[in-house]
Order: sequence, then structure tokens, then C-alpha cells
Amino acid sequence: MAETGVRARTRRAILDAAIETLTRTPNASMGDIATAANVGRTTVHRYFPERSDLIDAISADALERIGQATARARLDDGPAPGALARLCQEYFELGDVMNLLFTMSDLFFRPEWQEESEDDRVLLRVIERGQREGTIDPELPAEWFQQVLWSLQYTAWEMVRSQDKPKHDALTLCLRTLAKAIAPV
Amino acid sequence: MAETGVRARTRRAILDAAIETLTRTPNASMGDIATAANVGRTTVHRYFPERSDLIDAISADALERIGQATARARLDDGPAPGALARLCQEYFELGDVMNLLFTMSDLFFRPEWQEESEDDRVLLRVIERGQREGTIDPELPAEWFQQVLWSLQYTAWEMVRSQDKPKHDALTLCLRTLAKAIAPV
DNA sequence: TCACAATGGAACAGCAATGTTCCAAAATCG
DNA sequence: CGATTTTGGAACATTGCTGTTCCATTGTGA
Repeated sequence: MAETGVRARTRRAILDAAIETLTRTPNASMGDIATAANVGRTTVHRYFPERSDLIDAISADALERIGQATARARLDDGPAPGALARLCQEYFELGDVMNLLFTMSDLFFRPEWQEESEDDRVLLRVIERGQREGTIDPELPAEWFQQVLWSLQYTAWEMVRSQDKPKHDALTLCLRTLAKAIAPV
Repeated sequence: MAETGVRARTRRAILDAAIETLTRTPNASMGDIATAANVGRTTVHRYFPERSDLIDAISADALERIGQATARARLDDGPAPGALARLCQEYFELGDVMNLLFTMSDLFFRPEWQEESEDDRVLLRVIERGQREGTIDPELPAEWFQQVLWSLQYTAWEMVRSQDKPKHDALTLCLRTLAKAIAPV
């Protein structure tokens, strides 16, 4: 059977096209997505019967990729500030996933996203470790730094988008500002 | 004529209801908004013939209020860091306007918002002044700090929303982080 | 080459929101 | 009070998207 080959490939193509299209136009129709994927609308419905099925898959895909990025950052290794910097870099390179989140903000409000994930816990843990070790400001709550890290991701990508900053420069700005923000007084 | 009295009042009621409703549900229908405003759907269409007219009005209203807040912060008075702190407070108190922007992110991409406003210019000017006077880090571009200031607004409100932080605490976090972020090395 | 899987397109029904019109009721103002 | 403005509701046509079915065509693997 072509099961693994063809089917998996078109599924992936639709998913990628959906991510890219919805990033630019959060209200894009199924037809728009089909066109972007070079696929008939019928085919899209064959893989994702309802729109919500497609959104579900996108959500799962994004969570998956974020999880992988978090793992790659090896947050438990070495000094906390360096670990956070690595995480920033990994997240920043997720690019389309990040930008999707920022424009399709309703994703954020889904249960899978609202509940504290393993990634959240790992991140909070390394922040708290830094606070104990004296490398991160203990005066502000760990949750705050967590939010700031995410917001700086958005800010960096916004610099790329609206100010035409090179990606590399934007990442540098992000890293420097995070370093200053978490530094102990 | 009741011109000034009644008409202005219902218009305002519809506008306020629209802001509040769209903040919670960016895709709310005209009917939803009418209900929220305690007004018939017909009446809404009487004041704002098309949906786009309503959105236009909301956009103008938000820009207007942001302009007033910027003016109140008197950015040209006193040391730059203090001026930015005042601006943060004023913006933070805009509350519903801020939250509307964050959930209806398509507002951001309208021409009125993309083009550099007078408020933007005033803000950039005070940042650059601080950089010359040695009170703000001159190594990072003024546009970056501008974006960071806005992002911290979002972050602070997000703390209120998802972490149940008291508004006052969230504002404090915002101010302290901004202070550290702009501080010269 | 042949059988079967996968696709594209057309056609259709259903639905929800939009925008419009009309009229009767209610509120406001002189 | 009486005239005029303002409103709410019902009704309607229109539009765009959704989800489904059917069939002919193309592609794939054995």
C-alpha cells in the first residue's frame, strides 16, 4: 500500500500550507488552504473532515515542535542564564510556528495550551534554579520571566516583520534584553 | 433636536459594547454586539451601516485614547526613564483598549496603525534623548525599546489574565523589567 | 500491464452572518 | 399634549463557507 508514502506526504503538505496560510490570514477558508497546498478542497476534507480537525492537527504539531525545541535546549545543563539563552535561540528558530501562535492567538486559549505543560514546568524549574543559585533575580516571580521570554520572542519577530531587521540581529536584541531582565540587582 | 444627546449616547454604547465583546470574542457577529449593547441589530446598522464602519470607528477610538494617554505622560518632561515609566502606567490603565489590541491583532495591520504616528515619534524621541543623556542603553536601537515597551504591556495584562495577578502587581513587574531592560550597561 | 488507491472537480444542501426594507411602538422634546 | 425622532423586530435576499456525494481521471505499486 502507498499508505505510508503518499498519504503521509499529502497530509504533511496540507498541514504546512495551512500553517503558512493561517499565519498570514487567520480567517483563511478551507478553499484557500487547499489552493495553497496545491490540492483540491475535496482532498483536504478527506484528510481533515472538519475544519476543527485541521486546527487540532495544527495545534498538536505546534506543541510537538515546541517540545522538541525545549528538549534540544537541555535546560538542566549548566548555568541557568545560558540555558535560557539556548531556549530563546531554539524557539526563535521555530519561526513559522511562533508567528502562527502570534496571529492565531485563539490557539493559546485552547485547553492543551492553557494547562501547564511539561515544557512549562521544565522552564519554570530552571528559572527557579537560577534564582537559588544567584544568577537570576529572585525578586520577581518565575512565571513573570517565563511570560517575558515568550513576549520577547514575539518582539523579536515583530522587529523582523515591521522593521526589516535581519533575523540574526533580532535574535541578538532578544538575548541581550532577556539577559538584562533576568540579571539580579 | 436630540442630535447631540441621544444619538451620541447610543453610538457610544454600541462602541463600548463592541470593544468589550470583540475583546472576548474577536469573531463576534453584529448580532452579538447589538445584544451586548442592549440594542436591536437594526440600530447598530443604523449607526454603522457596514461591519467595516464599526471597526473603523473602534480603530479611531483606540488611536484617540492612546494619543490622550501619551499626552498625559508628558514624555518631554524630566529624565527619560521616568517619562517611560509614566507612559507605561498610562498605557496600562487603558486596559480594555490594550486587551482589544492584543486579541484583535488584525487592527495592528491596518494602515493607520502601521504608519508611524505622532505618538510613535514622541516615544522614539524620548528614548533617543535618554540614550544621549546616558540614562538609556545606547547599544540597542530605540525602535527595539519601543517594541519592548508594548510587549511588556501585553505581558503584564497576560499575568493578570492567566495568573490572576492583581493589576497593581502586574504593573510593578512591568515597570521594574522595563527599567532593567533600558538601563545602560 | 492491471488493479486499486488517491485525487480533482462539479454539484448540492445547509447554515450563519450580512445588509436592507418596512412598520409599529416607544422615547424625547417643544 | 402632539410632533418628531429614535428604536426594535420581523421579513427578506444575498453571500460565502462548510461539509457531502458522485464520478471521471490520474498515479502508484505489484
